[in-house]
Amino acid sequence: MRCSKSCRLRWTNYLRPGIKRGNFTHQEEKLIVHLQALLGNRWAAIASYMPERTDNDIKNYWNTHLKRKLKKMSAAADNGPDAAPELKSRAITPKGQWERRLQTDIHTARQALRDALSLDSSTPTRPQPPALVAPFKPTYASSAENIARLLEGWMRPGEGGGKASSGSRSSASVSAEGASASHSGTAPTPDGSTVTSKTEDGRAATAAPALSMLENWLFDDGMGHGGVGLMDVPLGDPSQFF
DNA sequence: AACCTGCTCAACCGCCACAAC
DNA sequence: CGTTGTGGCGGTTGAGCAGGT
Repeated sequence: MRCSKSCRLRWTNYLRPGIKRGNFTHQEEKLIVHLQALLGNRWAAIASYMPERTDNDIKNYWNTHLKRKLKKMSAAADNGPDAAPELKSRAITPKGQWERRLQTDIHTARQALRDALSLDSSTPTRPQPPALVAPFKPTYASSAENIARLLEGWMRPGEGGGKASSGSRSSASVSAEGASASHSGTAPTPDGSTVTSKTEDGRAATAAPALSMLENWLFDDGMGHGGVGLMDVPLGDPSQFF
């Protein structure tokens, strides 16, 4: 009564030895949020950084817990009595706007990463008009490696750290959606320094740091493992990755 | 005890890419 | 080069459960 597909699913998501089920740690939560921001809903790619977790598990956890948690946090940021001025300003903004802003922040982070990864390319560096730039499609191997570097020090020892998912086609490309959109890469850092990155016309763009509740949540003890946190890496300076 | 509601998570579905023919 | 089979993925569903009324 079972097809091969169904059996495979059962094996990979349930029977396979070495998988951990339930009880996501705070650390794992944050890693998922980070990776989701970087990779989008590419659960298989995200799961490749968490060998003990299945993509289905991570997807479920995102859909049932984290989505709601982030939503709650955004609501708290809107209404919190002792919210920071930045948050207070958000409180008077319609929720939809805040969500759009969050999306913009995520897009910005992705763009910065994309910029960083693009240095992998051996293609000529001659600048091209944005409209003529081919969609960015790095191989997963290269992107996984680079993302693993971003995650160095963030993950606990022994948690993998760049296990490339071999032969995973869907994982093979970090999405280039929105790659042609106008973009300026800025990202806040935990220490409050301003991150600068290039806009599409090559000019440097800067932005004052503004930590949201969500960002604070991501930054707090997640970086407390003595290593360099993901967000400690100035995304706007991709040259240091390589 | 019966009913309702919300949550969790394994399983299903449709789509896509690739290999074999 | 087109067709078919298969594997892998992300999105979605629904059965089962717990807690509340």
